[in-house]
Amino acid sequence: MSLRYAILGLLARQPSSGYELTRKFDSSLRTAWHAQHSQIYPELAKLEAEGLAEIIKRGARGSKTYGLTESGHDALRHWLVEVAPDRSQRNESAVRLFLTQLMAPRERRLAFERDLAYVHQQTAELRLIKDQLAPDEPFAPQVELGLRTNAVLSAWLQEQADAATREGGDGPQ
Amino acid sequence: MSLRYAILGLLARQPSSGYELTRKFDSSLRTAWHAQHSQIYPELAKLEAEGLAEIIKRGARGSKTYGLTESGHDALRHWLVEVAPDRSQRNESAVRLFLTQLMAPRERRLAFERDLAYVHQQTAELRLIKDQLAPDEPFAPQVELGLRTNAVLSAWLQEQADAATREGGDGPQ
DNA sequence: TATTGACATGTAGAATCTGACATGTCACGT
DNA sequence: ACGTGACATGTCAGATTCTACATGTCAATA
Repeated sequence: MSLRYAILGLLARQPSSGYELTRKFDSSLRTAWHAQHSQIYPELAKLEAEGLAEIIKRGARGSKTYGLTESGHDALRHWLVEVAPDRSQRNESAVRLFLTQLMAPRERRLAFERDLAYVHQQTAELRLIKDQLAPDEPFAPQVELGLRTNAVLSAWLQEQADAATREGGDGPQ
Repeated sequence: MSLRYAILGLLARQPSSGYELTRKFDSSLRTAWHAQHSQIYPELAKLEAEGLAEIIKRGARGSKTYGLTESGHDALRHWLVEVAPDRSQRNESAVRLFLTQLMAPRERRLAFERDLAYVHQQTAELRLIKDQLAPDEPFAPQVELGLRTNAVLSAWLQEQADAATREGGDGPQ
């Protein structure tokens, strides 16, 4: 049921259309939850049918902006406060890190470097977001957490890439 | 297809029964991928039918220990080296962190403290694993990464809990 | 010897998610 | 006037995953 509450949460922060939600799942929420538009539109329809969300504006090109109803806010608050978190995760990159030792040193080094490039790019995006943050932005701590986590990951990946090089996956490129 | 490769990877590290795999998904792999036994047994049967895994031992209580075949190793190596990683994640706890600002300071503080307790417990488990690690254990760096990530998370959660307390979620308990 | 709990494997139906298909609007540049 | 690309919403078949049901073994202990 996380998709439902992720959507309710985004709508609580800012009324949005399905299209806008899709982009948010792809940007700000990308490290937390993944969803395609083909999942988002039906869920919005269900949320509306159940009285948790409502269309508050119809714009150009048939766009529909949804906001939370009273009971939508209640449902979200209840989930956040009363429901025990599900700690299980699905993270393919983590599975790969777990299995890297099964690769030969050379392939391992390339895998670490590929991840390193990804983390660097993510870090750059986060820095951009951080610099553009309004001073009162309540979202600032989350950006900071992302940056700190990326710093740790980046250092670790670099160490592992170096170790793989020493082990025989040597040479530039 | 990550489940398939997670299983192939675990079997490459160590031939196992479905029951043992289930426990590994619940312990060492818990921060990377989640799967129930009801998913694992059918997948093992498929793997065997496709010639990627084979039963290498039948033990007590009808247990079947699977190992990888030649083509199982090939399939895993191909996936690790050639297939582009899927970076999308599903992590309910991260969704909750993203939405904590929607809670009142008091509830927010409690949520942070609940997470803090969980991270502390995870850290204790990792430390235990680290202390029991054989000196040549190739899995040591992954344990180290877990510890470093947990340290960052722990510090951040403590800061946020303190901030929530200052904002009005005060008082012990 | 009866019970309990960990060990061990499986299936079925429902819910969730993916990838592809389908349709149409609107602004901008050529 | 035409094409292109971003905007915008939807559906559907097939794959993946979850919850619950179902069955049986074996060791320890009361």
